[in-house]
Amino acid sequence: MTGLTPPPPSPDQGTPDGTHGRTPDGTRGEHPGLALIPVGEPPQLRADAARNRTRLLEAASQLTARCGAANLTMEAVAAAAGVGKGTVFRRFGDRTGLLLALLDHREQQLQAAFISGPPPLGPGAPAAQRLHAFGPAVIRHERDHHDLILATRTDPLRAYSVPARHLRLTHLGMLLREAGVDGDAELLAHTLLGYLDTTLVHHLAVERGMSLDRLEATWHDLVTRLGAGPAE
Amino acid sequence: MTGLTPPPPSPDQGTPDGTHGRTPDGTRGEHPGLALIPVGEPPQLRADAARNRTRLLEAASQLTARCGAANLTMEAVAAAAGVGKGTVFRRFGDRTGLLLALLDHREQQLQAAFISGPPPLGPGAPAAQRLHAFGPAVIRHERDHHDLILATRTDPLRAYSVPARHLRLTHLGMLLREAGVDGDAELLAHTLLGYLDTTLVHHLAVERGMSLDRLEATWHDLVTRLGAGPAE
DNA sequence: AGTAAAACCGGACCGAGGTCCTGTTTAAAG
DNA sequence: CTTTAAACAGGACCTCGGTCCGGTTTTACT
Repeated sequence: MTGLTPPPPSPDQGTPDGTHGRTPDGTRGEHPGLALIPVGEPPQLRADAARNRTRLLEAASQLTARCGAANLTMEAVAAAAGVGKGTVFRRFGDRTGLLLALLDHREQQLQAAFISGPPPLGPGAPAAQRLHAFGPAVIRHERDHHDLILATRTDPLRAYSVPARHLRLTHLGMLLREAGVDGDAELLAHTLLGYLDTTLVHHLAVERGMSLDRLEATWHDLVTRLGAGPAE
Repeated sequence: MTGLTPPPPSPDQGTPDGTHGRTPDGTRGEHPGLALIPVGEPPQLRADAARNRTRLLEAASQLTARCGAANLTMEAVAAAAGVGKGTVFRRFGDRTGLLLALLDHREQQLQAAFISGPPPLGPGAPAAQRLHAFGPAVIRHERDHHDLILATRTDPLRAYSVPARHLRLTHLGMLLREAGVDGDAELLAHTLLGYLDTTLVHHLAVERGMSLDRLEATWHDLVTRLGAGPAE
């Protein structure tokens, strides 16, 4: 006996597959055995656990709305949800995990927009046009949720394993290839994503007062120079 | 009386002007009233304060070398330097400030290399060639000090006000303009700098095992597409 | 040099993130 | 329906970053 405890089964930091195949109450709604995307682990939550999960997210959402994400304390969330502190950590792993779960919920709209929404952001438009539309959409989204996203970035490396980023990355890579851009599509996608990073956008737009028009103009410039023609 | 204390006079987080006009013992060595660059405040340290500053940096350097920057505790630094905890915070503001001061010391080599070193990185070579040389130099530098840099990124926004970044940014902007690249030089410089960001490089090179060759190849590709011809 | 004010040193103290252990609830097997 | 084991809830506890205040040293002025 070592005294070491195995890590918590599967604290969720957003949806592991980035597809949100989950009903609003936190349980899976997909057909058994029909996972189109490799499902990491079944987050088959027990009834009360699922109930507390939503309570916690609800409480966290209200507290962040009132005091800002930066001032959110785990104890306050636990108290507001009427559960113990350990419960919060068991469910979400750590503070960042809780914040990521909150973010994940709000990312659904954006993801739906560029995966299955109307053109030019969604499918139906040529890849070049979708690329051009992607930047402004993400910039505005990041700007709306900057406090939550920034609070998430305490662990700088975690940002890269977040499913939402993976989704954006593969999406951008696909569009680049589809638009006939030659070169290392994956690294070019990383570059474009870097330009859209919340910390950069916040620094330029909020702290330095740069206009969104200017930021978006350079996005179009970048996409054009990378080989996807200008949006006509 | 409010009970509020004014913030500490001027905790240093690296050199405020990014030029390192400082003698090894921590005092300014420049001529009085001859500041070429707007000097924020005179960090005229008292004798014992300067002595303790170097002791602290020395202790911190040894501790990070032994246990890694992530495991560096302020109390351990204070104890190793033989001073009180409050002294550390008075001098460096917070943990990030201390780490930045450590980093700042190590950045001098890189800065000297691209500001006044030999071509193609330093002056003397055409701007396009200097641009191409800049990426690999920074990537290797970041890779060598990734643990220290990553430990610095606890406050995501702070990275943008660090003098070293400012220096790189203006340097890149200057080279872009000099190379005849049209477009928003400042934002393009931000884009290029984003590609060289430590977190990205670390994620790709260390976590995902990507080769430096591949990273550098795409750097050259980026610089070329931005308008500076390929390095001949 | 003597004196007064400002700056500094040092550690006690606080808050919050994260861990661990104990008693209890839940789901599955018989 | 009973039993049994796993998973969970809850709070006490620890560590560490950051603050605050009393005692002391350094500097500036006369």
